Amino acid sequence: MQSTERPLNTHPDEHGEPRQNQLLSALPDADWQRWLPQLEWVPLYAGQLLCEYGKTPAYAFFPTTAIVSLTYTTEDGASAEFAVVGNDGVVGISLFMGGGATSSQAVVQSAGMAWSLPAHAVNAEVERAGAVLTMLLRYTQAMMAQVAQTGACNRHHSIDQQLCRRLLMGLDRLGGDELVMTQEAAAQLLGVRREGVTAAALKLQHAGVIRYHRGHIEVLDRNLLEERSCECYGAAKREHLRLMPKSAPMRMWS
Amino acid sequence: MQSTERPLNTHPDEHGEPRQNQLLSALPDADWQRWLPQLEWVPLYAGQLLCEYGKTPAYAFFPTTAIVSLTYTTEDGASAEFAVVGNDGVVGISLFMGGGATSSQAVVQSAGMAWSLPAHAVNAEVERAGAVLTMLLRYTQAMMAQVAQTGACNRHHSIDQQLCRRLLMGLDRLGGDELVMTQEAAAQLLGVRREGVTAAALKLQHAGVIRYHRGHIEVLDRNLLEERSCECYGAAKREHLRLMPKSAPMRMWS
DNA sequence: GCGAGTCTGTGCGACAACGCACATAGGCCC
DNA sequence: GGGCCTATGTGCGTTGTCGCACAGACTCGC
Repeated sequence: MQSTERPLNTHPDEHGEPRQNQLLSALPDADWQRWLPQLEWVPLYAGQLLCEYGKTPAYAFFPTTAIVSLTYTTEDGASAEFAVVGNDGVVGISLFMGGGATSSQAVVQSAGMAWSLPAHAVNAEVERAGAVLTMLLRYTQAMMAQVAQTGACNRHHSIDQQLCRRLLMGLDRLGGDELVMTQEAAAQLLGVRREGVTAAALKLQHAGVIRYHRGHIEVLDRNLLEERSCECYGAAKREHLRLMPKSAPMRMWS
Repeated sequence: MQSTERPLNTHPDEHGEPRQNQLLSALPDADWQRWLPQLEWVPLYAGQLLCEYGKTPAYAFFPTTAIVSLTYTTEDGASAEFAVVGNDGVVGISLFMGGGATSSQAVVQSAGMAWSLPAHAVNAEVERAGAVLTMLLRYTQAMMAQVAQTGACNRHHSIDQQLCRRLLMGLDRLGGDELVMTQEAAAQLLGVRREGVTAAALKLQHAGVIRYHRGHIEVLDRNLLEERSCECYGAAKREHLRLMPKSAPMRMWS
């Protein structure tokens, strides 16, 4: 697990994690100073439930190296992931939307680190109505686009295509060329059978695109992966970039 | 068409439409007074495009008797509806989320009337950060829940179930027991073949649940329809009620 | 190094939905 | 009333995914 390699440091200013969260790094200085005392640097473990169905989460999480899946589970236990949150976003938008609880779950999909912020601090930003709220709203719109698109993807694209899409989404949020995800886990996220993922993964492997081995996926040729993916990957990425431009001011790390 | 039966009156205070938009009716008086001069009472025609892919809409629409579909279209022309907006909501949430354009379309699915509000008026509410913003945020959360759920529904539920769900969602937003929707249109919304809808509709007809006739659907037994629908209908409705309680103050109509 | 648990690969019948072609039938207009 | 368009019903072969059963293969702990 990646997370256990790092010291558990809860003082945000005592270390210099290089790959930070994009939302946090885009914060204006004044807002950052206000948040600093309340931010905590926490490890997220694979499988950890950050937000349970029907409950109001106590914290928002800004992942840096962790990846979190937002999933919906039907009454008969079937599930589907409708959004992925990594260092590009935040888990807990329901906090500033006012409804508190959500009808979905947030599960840590890939272990790593994140910044946590107490719910009341998030709430306060709505009344402040400043740059932070603007940023959160924009992020929400990007997420809405992603969710809508994932829905259409579920309808129209094959398991093969969707697996490629999901692998790429994971890659983007991790950096590097290796993902930690069993076929069983991928099946849960896509809402399909494990055997279906096995078949799709084998095709990719035979084509020299990936190498799968007991929960570890090594991406050998990212370009091929993009070719075999459905349009949804590119479209979601473009929309995210449009709404959350990287030109935001980079934060200085003490 | 329902819309053509009504006079085209653009002065909101000169008529007394009984079935109003729930969001507008929940507006505090002060906000209502501020909006009043900018609101327009407009007819929406079936098929009308309220929000085109990639463009920033000029108005937000608060439907009263109209129903609007938010749909996503894939590169190869396949489409899927991911949310339905009637007198329970507003079309154009991207306006206050800051991104302007959306990656989806808003199409009038069932003709009727709506209030329109210029984009800049919506924008102004974000900076005001008052009750209106709170309301819009809550509505956004309800919509997010609906979109996520529709995605999972696409994955796991049969055409039969989804048709029932969609009919019920239409009924709720129209009142009465008749829907105007061809099987072709329903197929587009669900993202399936027209023949698939025909088959599903026939089952319902033989069971005495509905009567289908050239674009007109009469619901004979709503309870049966709910029984045959997937859980998604009820879940979305519950979530909407939780987030947008009806206990809001009713507006007085001059 | 042996057993238990986990992860991946495989085979096969079932079924839902698809793509296509075409038949019927209601409504509208000249 | 005849022609045209739109909406609905039907048949049939194909494909993608499912459900289940089970076999190998790797890993970890004792």
